[in-house]
Amino acid sequence: MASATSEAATAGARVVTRFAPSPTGYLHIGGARTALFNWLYARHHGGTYLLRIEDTDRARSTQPAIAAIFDGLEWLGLGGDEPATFQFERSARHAEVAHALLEAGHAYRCYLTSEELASRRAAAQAERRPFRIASEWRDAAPARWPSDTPYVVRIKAPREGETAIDDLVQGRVTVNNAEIDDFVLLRSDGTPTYMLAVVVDDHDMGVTHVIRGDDHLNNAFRQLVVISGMGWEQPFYAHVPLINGADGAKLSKRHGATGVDAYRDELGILPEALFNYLLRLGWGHGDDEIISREQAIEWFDIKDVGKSPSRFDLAKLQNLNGHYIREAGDARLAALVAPHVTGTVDLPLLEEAMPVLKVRAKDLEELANNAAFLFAQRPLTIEPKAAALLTDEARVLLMQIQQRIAVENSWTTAGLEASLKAMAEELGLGLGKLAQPLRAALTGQTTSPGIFDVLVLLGRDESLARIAAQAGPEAPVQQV
RNA sequence: GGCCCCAUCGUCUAGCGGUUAGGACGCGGCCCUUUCACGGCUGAAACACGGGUUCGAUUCCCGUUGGGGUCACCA
Repeated sequence: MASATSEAATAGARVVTRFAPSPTGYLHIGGARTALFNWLYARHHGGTYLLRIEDTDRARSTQPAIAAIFDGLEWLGLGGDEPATFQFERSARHAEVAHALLEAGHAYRCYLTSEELASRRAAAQAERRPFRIASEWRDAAPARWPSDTPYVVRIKAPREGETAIDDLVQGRVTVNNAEIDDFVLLRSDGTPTYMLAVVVDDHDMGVTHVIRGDDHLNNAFRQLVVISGMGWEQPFYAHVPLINGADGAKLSKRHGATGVDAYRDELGILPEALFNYLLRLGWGHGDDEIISREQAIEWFDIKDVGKSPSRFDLAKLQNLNGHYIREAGDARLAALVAPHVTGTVDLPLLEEAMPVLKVRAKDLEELANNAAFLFAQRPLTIEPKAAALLTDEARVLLMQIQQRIAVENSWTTAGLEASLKAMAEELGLGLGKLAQPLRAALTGQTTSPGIFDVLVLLGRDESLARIAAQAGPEAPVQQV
């Protein structure tokens, strides 16, 4: 019997977890978290974390989806400890188990057609009565089984009593056996269904802890019928609540990105940020928010996973992302940001600018936009708000600045700052009066890194050229 | 609809019978400051409701309401 605590569950025993996605699309955000929890649990207990691709549905499984899933897992650092198992390749073994069940009398051939079943279901629906498969073939003697008619193999589920699961997350969950139907093990074409394959594979792979989405909780009771029919040991179950959209409804395309690849490619999210965010969604450790991989491994326990579904909050992910961007190395960030920048990118320059750029962005896209001024070609396009700053008065000031810094012999932030501050003082103006028009002329925008940093990054020649283009009362304004 | 699960600020959460109900995101204010950020300080913001149990319920039990999941020859 399963124990309610993971401590007891793993006392002295080896831990094997697995992440088993069906390759019908990209790696879903919920799937990523399931993978994360499996990975963490295995790591925490020094166990093994396996991957299995549930591709028994030949029509819906695709190669691109398989690639996308591996890609997403790899990106998050959640690749399996061993090469992945492909479920479809194991169909012979699944069928073998189904036949063993058949021989033991725990399963039966059912000759009911799907059409027949559909009409019975419809009838039950019409009478507003719960439908339960009651196949007349359940108790038919094998001798009566036709040999020339297609059939499916169904499990013979118990009809009396009840079954309880001591779920590591949900606690003890009890269900009436009458609720469990005689589900299909082998389709009429002889191929195994998911419900059979998952049990056989988990057993054969030695999986000790099944950590998966809450949507499988009901399936656990079905799967237990197969397990007991085979006399196998049952694994520990941990059904993790699902992640919903911001409105509480099931996460879907309507809520924006649902595949992790989109968070990487379109939203400019760093893997460590998504890792941290997903970890904290449905799980907590006191007041800790920023948690490293190593710390997560040490702290993670399945018993601390909450029981209620949580909502996905992009703002919080972006906040975390901003934190990790600030922590990331400049060379790495420059390489990641470069593809997002329009125009010809000077990678060394981008890296050089990174320290002052990365404190101002919450995603790679924003970072790229903020870096764009570095690579802009003259004449610069001036944003309306920046153009408004370039008044006649400001243009005169720009001319004075140009003359002053043209002879500046220390082209450093310190030298430039001393020089411009002195100038502002001489003119009896605040530094802002000089800095804002200068910023507009240099970047075409009203916001940017510190103005002295901009000057240094751009270099003397480029800076002077950009200033000259806007200096003087008669200089033409390059409107957008 | 049947069955299963869930319920603390808008969101993620801490709490595990006695707390000024804590933190984080977001939002407002202040500070820092050449802009924007970062950072610091600070404010508003929650125990869904109704019954019990108890000297005492956010915490335990029951119900209501609300939300989620699931009812395939999909996984």
